[in-house]
Parts: sequence; C-alpha cells; structure tokens
Amino acid sequence: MPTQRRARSRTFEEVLAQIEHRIATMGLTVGDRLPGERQLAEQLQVSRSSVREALRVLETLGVLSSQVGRGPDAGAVLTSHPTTPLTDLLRLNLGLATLTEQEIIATRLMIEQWSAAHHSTAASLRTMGEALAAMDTAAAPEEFVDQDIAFHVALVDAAGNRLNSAIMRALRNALRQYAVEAVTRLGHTRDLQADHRRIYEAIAAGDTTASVTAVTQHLARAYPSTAIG
Amino acid sequence: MPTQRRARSRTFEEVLAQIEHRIATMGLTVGDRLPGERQLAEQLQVSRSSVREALRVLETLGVLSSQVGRGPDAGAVLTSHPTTPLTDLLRLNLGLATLTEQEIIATRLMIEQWSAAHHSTAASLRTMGEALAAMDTAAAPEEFVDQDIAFHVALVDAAGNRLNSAIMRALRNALRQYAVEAVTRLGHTRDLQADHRRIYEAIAAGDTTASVTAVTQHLARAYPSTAIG
DNA sequence: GACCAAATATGGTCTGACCATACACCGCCG
DNA sequence: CGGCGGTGTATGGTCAGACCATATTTGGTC
Repeated sequence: MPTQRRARSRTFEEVLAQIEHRIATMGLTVGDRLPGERQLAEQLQVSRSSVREALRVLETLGVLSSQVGRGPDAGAVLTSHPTTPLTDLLRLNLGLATLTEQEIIATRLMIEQWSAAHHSTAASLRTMGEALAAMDTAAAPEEFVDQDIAFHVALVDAAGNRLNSAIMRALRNALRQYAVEAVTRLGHTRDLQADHRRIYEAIAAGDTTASVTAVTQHLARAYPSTAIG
Repeated sequence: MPTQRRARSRTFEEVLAQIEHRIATMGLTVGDRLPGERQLAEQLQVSRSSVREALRVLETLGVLSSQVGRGPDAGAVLTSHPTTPLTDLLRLNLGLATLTEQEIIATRLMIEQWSAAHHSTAASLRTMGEALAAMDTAAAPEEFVDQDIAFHVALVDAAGNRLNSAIMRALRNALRQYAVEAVTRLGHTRDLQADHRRIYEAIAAGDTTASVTAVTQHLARAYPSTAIG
C-alpha cells in the first residue's frame, strides 16, 4: 500500500544491457562502431524504437555519437565526452533548485585547490600562459571569461585526473553566465589577472603551498559573496 | 511539417529545450508533473516518438521519472537523482577504458579530505555511528562494504554539499565491486574499523586536522597499491 | 581521368495501432 | 448509508511500417 514503485524491466533497458555487455566482452572502446539501428533491432528481436531509446540514453551519457549518411564515419560510434552529461546535469539541477551556485562554487574551489597541490605536467603551463595573455587583450567580458575558463581548466588538467577535469569543465560551463555577469558588474579584471599571474608563477616555480594559497585567494576574490575557505 | 527544419537540431532536442524552458519559466520543481506524452506531442506539434526520446534523455539525467497507470502519481514526474547518471557515467567510462580506478580513487580522497575539513552538521554523526556498529557485526564482505559506503557517504553528507554527496555516492557505487574484492582478498576489516573509529572520534571532537589526517591514512590503507597522498 | 547522376545505407521522424498497468468511477449488495 | 467489486479510462511501453534527409558509394558518360 505504500505504493511501492517497482522498476519495470523495459525493453530499451534490456537493449542497453546488451550493448554494455558487448562493450565489455568484445573490448569495444572509443572509435568503434555499433551495428545500425535496424540491424541491432533484428539481432535483439526488438523494435527499432526501443533500440533508438537505448542509443539515446548512451548519447545522453556522452559515450555515443550518431552520424547520418553512409560510410565509415556514419552510424553510431563510441566516444567519450563526459563533460556534456555533467554540464546538463548541473544545469538541470540548478533549474530545479536542487543544487545551488554556492555548492558548485565550493566544489570548484575544492578541485582547484587539489589540482594546485597535485600539478605534475609541464605541458599545461603553456596553455595557461596563452590564456593569461589572451585575457590581457580581451575586449568583452565573454571573451575574458572564456579565457579565464581555459586558464583554470588547464590548471586542473595539469593534475592529470580526467574525472576532475571533466567535472571542472562542467562546473565552468554551468556557471559561465554567472561569471560573465560578475565580470560585467564588478569589472575587476586587473585584480583577477594579478591573481592569475601569482597562480601561474607559483605553479611554474613548483611551489605547492604558494599555489594553493594563490588559488584560494583568487576564488575568494572572484566570489566575494560566497563564504568559502 | 517538422521536416523543413534546416537547423542541425533534431526534433527531440527541440522538445527538450521546450521542456527545460517550461521548467525555468513556470518554476517547476521536484514533484511537479509534466503533461502526458500524447498531450505534449499535440502541444508541440511533433510525434510521440520524439517526445519519448526527449523524456528518455531527462530520465537518463535523473530529473524525470515515468510511471504507468492512472492517477496523481502516474505520468512523468520531475525528480532529482543526480547519483544515477553519475554512476552510469563512471561505469561506462571505466568500461571504455577512458577512466581508471586510480583516477576515481584520487577524486574520492579529495572529496573525503575536503569533507573532513568542512564537516558541519551533527545529524550525520549518528548515521556514521550506526554504520560503524553495523560493520562490527557484518558477516559477509558485501555487508561490510555496504556499511562502509554508508559511513563514508555520511561523512561527505555532513559537509552539506549536495554536489559532492552525489559524486561521492556515484564513486562508491562504481567501485563497489572493487571494494568487495579488496575486503575479500585482504580481509583487514579490523584495521579498517580502527581507522573508522579514529575518523569518527576526530569528527565528533571537531578536530579538523585530525579528521583529515585520519581520512588520508585510512584511504592509504584501503588502497595500498595506489599512490595517493 | 574527371565529373556528374543514380543507387544505397544510415539516422530522423511520423502515423497508428495494440498492450499492460493502475487508478477512477459507478453500480451493486450488505 | 457504506463498503466492495467490476468496468472504464488515462497513462506509459512497444511494435510495425512508411517516408524523409543526408552522405557516401557506385557506375556511367564525356
């Protein structure tokens, strides 16, 4: 009587399980193709609609990309774009008021502090430097923010954790408009750039403690209304 | 008539945008219902298949739940289960070898350290204590691991960041089997419980530094083959 | 050999039908 | 009057078949 909602076994879920099973047993990975929708429906003895719903789920999760037409690039190809579903997830939950900007900002600070303490690759330093220079010449707030995102994403990329990188990209995507408005309203790009330079220098010098401190102070300035620490 | 669209956008994506627009403008939130599939298709002048694919996307992202039948609880209801898509995302990317267990473990350590440093609510302490006791009497490794998950999830919940909580749950879900095998193989539940007690005491005492240290040492023991720190 | 037209394979969409489920409604009976 | 049971109905789930849009492949023509 408590209206116990039992998960019905829907056809598309069975298709989903079959596809996942193929990925596991056949060792499929990014770049490999799945059979066509009609062929898959035939093989699994289900309708094409059910196959399509399963493929839509995989596409939503960023592991599949469908291309129309004909040839080697057509059809359903396995990919990996974990940032896309994460961004959608954050945007929707913000819209539903089941997540707040402050929570996202707190997670951002956590990841950046961790990244500043774990930077290892030198390759990302060049990307950070390029974004730094581009911010100096940025005309519009949108342009500045996009380069700011590139700078901070590169910082996280430098730590070499793809999960954190995907989350970081999603966070910045979801709050991009927030950042544009903040820059437009406050316009303290000079201060922000000074922070960026301190972060860059600390990273380049390999000074972990200084890097974490610089990141923390920068975010405190970027989100003055948010109690972070 | 939907066949004259020259835009790259597919019909179900247009439906998706319309639904999201309704959520934003009508202030819909968790618990609110969407019109039926047929009615939605009529309103938007698209086929029911396209509506269904859009709803499937929302369901995949954990913000919609469909129930058959009739009555107030039937139909498409807005929800918020961010852990579900995150778990799927991790599992699929592990299967595709685009993410490693090590990366997930590193993110877990990051979140737990952060949580240990930011614990604020006392309500979760009771949950942690109950899980602690349950682990003492756990017979099978699966039972121990489930209570271990409850303990660590409660630790993160105590920090009050729903995004981090959702990520933490997904991490543990994705690596649950890994944990069961580790406990079965190593069987050092006594050491782990000693760690748990140290964490619990430090949290209860409000000693942030000790909490972080205890969490760090615990994870180092739990994942001996992983270079963490 | 270069170029253009037809064939074809692929995903995208639509229509209409039928099934399974679970509540709503209503009439019967106590 | 009130509970109880059968029937109606709205809902999602699935299927079959058709047609469209797109992009490559194929093959014929100059």
